[in-house]
Amino acid sequence: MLRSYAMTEDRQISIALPTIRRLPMYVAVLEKALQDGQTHASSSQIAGALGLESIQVRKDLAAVGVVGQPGVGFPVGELIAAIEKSLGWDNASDAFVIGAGHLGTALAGYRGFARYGLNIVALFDSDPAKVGQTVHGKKILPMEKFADLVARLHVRIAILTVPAEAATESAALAAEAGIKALWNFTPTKLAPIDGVIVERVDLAASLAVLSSRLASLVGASGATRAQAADEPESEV
Amino acid sequence: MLRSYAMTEDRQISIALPTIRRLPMYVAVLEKALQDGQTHASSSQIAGALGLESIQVRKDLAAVGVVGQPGVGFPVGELIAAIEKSLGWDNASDAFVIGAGHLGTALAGYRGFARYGLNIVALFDSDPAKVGQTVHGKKILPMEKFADLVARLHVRIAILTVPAEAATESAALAAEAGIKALWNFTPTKLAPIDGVIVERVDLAASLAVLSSRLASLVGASGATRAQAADEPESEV
DNA sequence: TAGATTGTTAATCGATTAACAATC
DNA sequence: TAGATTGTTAATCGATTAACAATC
Repeated sequence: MLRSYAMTEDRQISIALPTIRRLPMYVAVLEKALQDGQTHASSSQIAGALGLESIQVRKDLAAVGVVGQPGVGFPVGELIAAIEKSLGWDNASDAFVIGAGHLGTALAGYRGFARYGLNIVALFDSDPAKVGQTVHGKKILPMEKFADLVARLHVRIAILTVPAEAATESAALAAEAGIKALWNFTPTKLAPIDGVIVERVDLAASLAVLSSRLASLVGASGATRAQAADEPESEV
Repeated sequence: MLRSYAMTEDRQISIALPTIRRLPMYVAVLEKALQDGQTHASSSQIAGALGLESIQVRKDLAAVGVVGQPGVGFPVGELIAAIEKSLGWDNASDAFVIGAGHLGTALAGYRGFARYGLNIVALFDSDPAKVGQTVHGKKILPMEKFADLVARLHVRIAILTVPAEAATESAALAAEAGIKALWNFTPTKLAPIDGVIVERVDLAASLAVLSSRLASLVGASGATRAQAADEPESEV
């Protein structure tokens, strides 16, 4: 199933995944427009700011359910609200970080998530040396307390930043505790877990795109890294 | 242009972007097979391990240029080598991190990148308080030295982990210095830069998928966060 | 030989893009 | 009214999936 379903008043509408992935960009552009005092923005204006085609913007915004005004454009404020509702960003969700390593603490300290309706409440780690510390005003708690706190605070989202080897076990533990959505930052591709949404940030896939394009660049120009290495080495 | 070109012996072949993004998963599965002593792996075996269809695996592997043996499968070692070559992971590339904040230092400390042919050499930051420090055995250097070191060490890849406001300026500086590929971890969507490949890790897009699916889940079940909030608050 | 699995060719599916009448 | 822009309907494009003959 490649579609996401969202409730809009009475009827349930589905939004294509590529559209959902573009929605945050629209929010960013529309907020800038709002700051500039614009009440309306046209599809071509939005498209221009993002390097897209206006027809794609119109199709995407139609999926969100907002109607524009021919000759005028789309109402900026209404559009932002509609997108945020589609994404579930209209009311904030609490989240726990599992794995208080470098990445986990980096994410816990990122203030930008508030904009996306994500509120990181605490971090969990199985390392006693880390437990008790506070990072960015958030406590690192022992894994033993995870399940209890998920239940007591009704936390639905867990951000997985444990080492690759621990990913499967941590995911099972999170599911057991009642976590509904896992944001997986580990390089481990988790097997599907019943009743749990898993979204993976796949750095290897992203790097694969970057490095393959870079490799093809080198291949096309004829230059190779080996040639560049002819020159004397310098220390940093 | 949505295709990446790679040189394979004489002819230039193009690999579809969705295929490229799946290649790292194949490498992971194939390495496990290699450790188990398998010389060959069938498309259905690989597909099963990743939750894909065997026909998709066969199509992807065909794109990489390796031929399988009917009734037997694909040669594991040869396949790994061919994928790594397609991705440019066969010879390591040096990279600089721009922005020695939490995310930058987290990435600099991630040992898994070595597997992807990525070697982070040093970090750069404009904050004098950070300059001179060493994180994970890598020095934090002043931005002023960036251009010179890119040239002297022939570094082609920069990993951008500066605050959103600094992204555009840092990207321009990197391009000016001769960087060929930017791995952009900031929430800023950069305008195209001539001669520079930009690959973005778009956390907002990823979170949008997660949260919209979570929101639709809530909508479908009828449960809302407001109802859950009826119960007494507990402190962490 | 029989069974398993590949690789090719065709069908399907879904997303993007184009064209243009409707409308502010 | 004239100009701008929407939203709909159709065309295109590319990726996934299906079917099956070829082959080890």
